[in-house]
Amino acid sequence: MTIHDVAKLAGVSVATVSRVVNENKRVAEKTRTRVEWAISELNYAPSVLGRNLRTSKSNLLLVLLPSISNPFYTEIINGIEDTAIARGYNILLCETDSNPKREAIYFNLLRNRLAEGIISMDPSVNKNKLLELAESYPVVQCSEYDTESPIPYVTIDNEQAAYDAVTHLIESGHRKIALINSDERFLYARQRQNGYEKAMQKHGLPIRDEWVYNAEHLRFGAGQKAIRTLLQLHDRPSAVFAVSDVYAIGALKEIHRLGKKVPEDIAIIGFDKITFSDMAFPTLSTIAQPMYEMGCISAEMIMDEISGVNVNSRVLEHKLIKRDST
Amino acid sequence: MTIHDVAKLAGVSVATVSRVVNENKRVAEKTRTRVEWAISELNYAPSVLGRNLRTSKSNLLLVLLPSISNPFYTEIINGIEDTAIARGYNILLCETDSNPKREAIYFNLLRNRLAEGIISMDPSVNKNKLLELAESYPVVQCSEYDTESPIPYVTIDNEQAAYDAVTHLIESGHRKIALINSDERFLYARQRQNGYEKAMQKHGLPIRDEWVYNAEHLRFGAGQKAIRTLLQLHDRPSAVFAVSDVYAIGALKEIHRLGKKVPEDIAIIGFDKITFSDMAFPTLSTIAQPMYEMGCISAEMIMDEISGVNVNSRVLEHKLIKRDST
DNA sequence: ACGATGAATGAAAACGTTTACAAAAAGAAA
DNA sequence: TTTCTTTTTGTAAACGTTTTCATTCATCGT
Repeated sequence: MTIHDVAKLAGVSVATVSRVVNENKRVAEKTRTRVEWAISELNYAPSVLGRNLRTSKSNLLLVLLPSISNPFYTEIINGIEDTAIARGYNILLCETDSNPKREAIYFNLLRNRLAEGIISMDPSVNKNKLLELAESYPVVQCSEYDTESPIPYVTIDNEQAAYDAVTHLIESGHRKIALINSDERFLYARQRQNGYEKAMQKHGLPIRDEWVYNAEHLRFGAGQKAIRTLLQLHDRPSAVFAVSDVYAIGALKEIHRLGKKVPEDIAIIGFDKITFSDMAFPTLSTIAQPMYEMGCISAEMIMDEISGVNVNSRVLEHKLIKRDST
Repeated sequence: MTIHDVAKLAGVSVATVSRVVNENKRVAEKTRTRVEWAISELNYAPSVLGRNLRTSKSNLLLVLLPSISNPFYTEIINGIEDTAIARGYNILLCETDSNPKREAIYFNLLRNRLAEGIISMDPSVNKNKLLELAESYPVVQCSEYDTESPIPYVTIDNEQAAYDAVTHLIESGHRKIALINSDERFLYARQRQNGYEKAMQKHGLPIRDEWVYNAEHLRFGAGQKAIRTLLQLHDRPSAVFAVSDVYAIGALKEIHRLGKKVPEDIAIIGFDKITFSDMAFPTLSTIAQPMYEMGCISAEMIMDEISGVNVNSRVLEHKLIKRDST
């Protein structure tokens, strides 16, 4: 089952077999067919290990993400995968759970040359470690990025997108608008909060601390808890901007459970346009991110980087989707 | 950055460095510290490639799944990943899109010894190819399996589960019950249809061909389309059993859009208990599969197989979850 | 002081490829 | 035929590890 067995059976040298396998021109038709016969006879497939060791090419890409459960990431992954496969690469999906120990394992996979590059979507990744890694290996950031590092990224204009979302609420007549945000160590969280604040200020509306809620994890339950807190306030908001559809959908459900109506009693707008946002009741207004495209572009970028081509960061377009929840 | 560099810097042989790295007892304290110093000095990490070539161990598991977008799979993956990591393995997530060409690529990854085993969740996988692969390499099937092959699997009793779901509808007073099924080349689809038919027969209820709808893909839209078709029937069903929460949620949405009420006008029960099912309106009754556990067990099984331990197939418990849609 | 014992270390082979270089074979031109 | 090209093939080194076996070096009992 090694190249030697094939060579012996075909009565040629290993070099010739290797040439046949790698479709080198320099091999006579007659020998080629005999080798090909031997290969299929023995059901031989070259060892990636041996090959990689020699060529240091694994055709593997690392994709780092905090959690596979968030539909936002799955769409991006689809884009990455399609693009990578088209260029002969496969992806190694790595869920970090925002756990630095796991991150370290995956980083080593790159340093060990098991993979040729990393696409990082993990916001909580150790900035310095990533930067250090990027000095020696191809790294691309997707969605989440480090403002002052030179690592290329692909993202949207989070601040503007949040501004647009909140402006939409204001234009629908709302003046008391709450924010359900995620952890502020995420860059997107800070950027979207900025957008929220700018929109409010621009229209002369007050920002009240109690209207800004920070959720602890990215699950529906966090959205439910958030809205319960907000609805208990003495001075209740009439609309909510949630930085993730997941929060928004949780909120939607909870409001309904409490016997209130969306958008009459309280309006909600989310962020991401995950597929489920259209299945919620009522359908969720949201900011669409071009997730599939983000995946495609980051895959292109990392593969370009690997092959030595220079790449530039990209900021893609978002889009306001007006549906029934506002 | 190779073991040789470390050896030179530490003034020892490569063998000694290897021993230190692999935590072999047989190395004097003094040398050990010097080697460790050299390692951190050079920021050395052993090459997986070189190591694997020598030991033919990659500590990588292949996970084959048709689509990453289905939340059903993501939960299983969580289980696999946690278990694998705990035993020092990493997983290579492979989305096949039910494309035989992609499957072939991933199978080769195994034959190439890049991965040590496969957990296949892909129902449409080429049975013969998989069987052939299983003769030489560790393979485990999760959720979907081949009835007559000897490849071990972990699953639930789909027929019984479907039987339970339909019986629940019958006991709620329904007599005209439709089935939204997926493609019949999936084993689970056939098994659940059997369960549906058995339950109907058991209670002396008629099974009408037009009440059995086969969806073409596993997205919300397919559920919406299905229910539209069913509602247009002359003799309309009063309840629907969908073999996937995804269909059920699509149906729920569409019924609501058409101005009808669940469960008054039509009751719905799904399958899987994906996290969304609790966010739908109304909340979806469903059959809970122990997805996380299925993932854990299949990971244990494949790692056992790899280390030569004999494994047995497992059939896990399901559970009927009664919520507002029935 | 002297083997005998056991612990620590090193030299070198092996894993399965690719590829530079050398060698051989085949054709072409004389 | 002979010589020169060109094409095809083979040999062997290299990639970065692990591990067997041999060797060196302490330690200890006598």
